[in-house]
Amino acid sequence: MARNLVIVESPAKAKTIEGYLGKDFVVKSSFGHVRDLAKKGLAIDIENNFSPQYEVTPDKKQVVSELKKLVKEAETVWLATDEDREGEAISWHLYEALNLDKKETRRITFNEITKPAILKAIERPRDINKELVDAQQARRVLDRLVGFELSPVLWKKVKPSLSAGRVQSVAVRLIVEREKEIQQFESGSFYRIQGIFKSTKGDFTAEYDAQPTDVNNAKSVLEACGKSAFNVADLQTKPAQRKPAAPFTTSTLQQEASLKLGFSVTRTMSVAQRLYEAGKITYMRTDSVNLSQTAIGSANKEIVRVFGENYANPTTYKTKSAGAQEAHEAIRPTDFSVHHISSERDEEKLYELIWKRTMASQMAHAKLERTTITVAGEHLEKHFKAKGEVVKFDGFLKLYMESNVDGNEEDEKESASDKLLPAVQVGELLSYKTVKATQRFSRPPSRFVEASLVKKLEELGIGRPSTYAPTISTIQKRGYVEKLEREGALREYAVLELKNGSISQDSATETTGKEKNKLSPTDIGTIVTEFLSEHFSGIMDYHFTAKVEQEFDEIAKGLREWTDMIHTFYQPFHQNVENTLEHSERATGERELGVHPDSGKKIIARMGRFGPMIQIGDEQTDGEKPLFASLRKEQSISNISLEQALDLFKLPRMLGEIDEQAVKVNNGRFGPYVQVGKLFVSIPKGEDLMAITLERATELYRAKLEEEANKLIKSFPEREDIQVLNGRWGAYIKAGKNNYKIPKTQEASELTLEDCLELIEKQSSAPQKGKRKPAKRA
DNA sequence: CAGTGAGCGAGCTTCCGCTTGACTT
Repeated sequence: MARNLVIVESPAKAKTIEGYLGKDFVVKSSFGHVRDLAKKGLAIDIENNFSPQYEVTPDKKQVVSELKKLVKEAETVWLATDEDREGEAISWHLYEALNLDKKETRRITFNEITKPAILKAIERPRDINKELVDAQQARRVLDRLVGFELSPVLWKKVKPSLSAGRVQSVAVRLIVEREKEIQQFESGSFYRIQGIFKSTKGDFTAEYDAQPTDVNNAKSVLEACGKSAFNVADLQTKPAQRKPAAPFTTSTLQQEASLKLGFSVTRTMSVAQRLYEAGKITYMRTDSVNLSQTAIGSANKEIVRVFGENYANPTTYKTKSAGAQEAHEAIRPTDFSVHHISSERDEEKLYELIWKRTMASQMAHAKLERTTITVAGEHLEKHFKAKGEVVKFDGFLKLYMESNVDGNEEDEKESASDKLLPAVQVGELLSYKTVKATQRFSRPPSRFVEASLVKKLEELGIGRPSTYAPTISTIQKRGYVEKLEREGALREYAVLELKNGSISQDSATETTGKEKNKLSPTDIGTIVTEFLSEHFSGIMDYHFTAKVEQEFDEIAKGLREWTDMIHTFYQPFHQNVENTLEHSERATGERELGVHPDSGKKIIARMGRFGPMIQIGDEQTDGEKPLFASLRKEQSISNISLEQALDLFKLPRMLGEIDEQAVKVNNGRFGPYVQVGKLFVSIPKGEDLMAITLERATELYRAKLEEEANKLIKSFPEREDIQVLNGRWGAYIKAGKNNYKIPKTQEASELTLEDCLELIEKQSSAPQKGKRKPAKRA
């Protein structure tokens, strides 16, 4: 029988630690928090000094009862939860829930899972730090008060089932404000002038030191170039260094996995979880860039072994982000000699990323040589400059290059300057091959992707490693934010070229604004943000979390009572909730678009009971029933034009008949479509549905019919509802509205009606087993 | 692949942060 019971938070950790301790120790896990504020109601007794009502979380009942049993058998209980505010609270809740005896309980902490660290911790036990626990209670109670008082305000003033909170509401605000900046952005254009120059040692490209905004000015520069002789006015070569990035934290791992592997933050976390459980990496929810001495040692041994002595540079990193609690190490491989693992593709790729990043962090700086050639032309006001970069010693670059999550791909392309320049001499005469002036455009700020939103939240100290991914899911689930794909638009730009003494002018086109997986606010997200910002500016302040964190720190230091802090916050906050409930208008996001050209009635866009809509007229003012129309896919209250709004009332457009079937043009849930009888044909992107003629509709209809005919492999005259069709992933059976798979062993074209019925029978009776996919959104 | 846009009222929704499996769709 074990005399010592050690309780940690994570089961994988428990297994590792049990290996380090003798047979006198049994190590179990609490699976995180075991108690929380009661799920129903506020569970905070406001009248009674904010006394919290805790209960064992339903899914932890079993964990608690098992731990209770083990406690009875043990002489000493070691509470070894994480060394941070939440970890301290978990220990205290365990102490309470398990009815522990103070004399037989020890609190220990360690922030790396190594044998020496744990043995050392066992030698230095302490008591539960009640002040730190109180800081957590303040955090928990504040979040409940904010969430459970604000959300009901939204139910009354905006829409049922909405939610608000210290973290999520600010996350949505970031996206809403960014969208506003983009809408208000006015793009300007300028000319980038680049010359290709000939030297005795070879050609190189150099850029003119000014970017004229006017095409005539750009032209005069080219004209001056045409009349000029050129020479190398200056040549500078400077040594430079590049440093590796720090080891991964949760947030930087999410960013790099998003950029380099295209993973969503949820996918990154679940892959990392599997690597952690398999013992391949350390804990994946951390805000620390710190590596244990053992890890630094073995990383450097591996670097020396593989790359040689001069590539090693043991480095300790300091955490920069605000509010970091550093209960764990950085995310790193557990064994540096394992360069690759054999597993699922995702796991292999993420492991390799983690291995490279950690190794690189312990490698030598890269040594570079930056060269600038300055080219002077006799009739020019400014110089041309060519910048080149040569890697003299690659160092960590051998393994890893960090990406930039905020960056706009186009920017990166344009700023690339790792080219090699020819070895020219100062004073050397040059001639131009061509000089080009290309029209460029200033760009609006880019929309957030999941990973860049996480980065921003972390910078503001909002949210924790364990909540970044869930927060992003929540704001999408609530319908505040959606991931959109934008097609982009064609844009024309001017190109002037000087060649052989003459200047030509041409125009070219490029696609701009093409986007994928970018987060955009929905109408409801915008309305809720505006409502909350108007009435609860304190909580919507980007620095609100940082401010209350300071107060939590004071509580943790014993300088302040937690109930006192909550009281000070709650008084005005609650008053504000009451006032808002009583005095504020319903928020509908109403926006006046103008007046109807014929009737002179007011036209507004607003949120209705069933979603965003357009209303013409108002019963109150003009005594007649108003007209209504719902907004369609990809339209929103904030940016719909009067013209588009009026078009909605012209829908559906009846175009006439094809083969005696009515032809309708409309904009539906999946976008604009033509409907002929029962058949829907979507209108290709870029075509204006208001401009579709009967002829065009007929064309689209015929094409669709042909496509449908090509899909058909087989049909049965006796059962018209059953067809064998060719789909994107191969043949399948369509029966009524349902589709059924055809096993690979069967040839689709040879199926009889009986075969089909049998397959249908089999697949509809037996529940689908085998592949268990992670649950998708309902 | 729409149009709906009234009102009554029961009973429900909701927060953040710590951890993993379990539903049989």
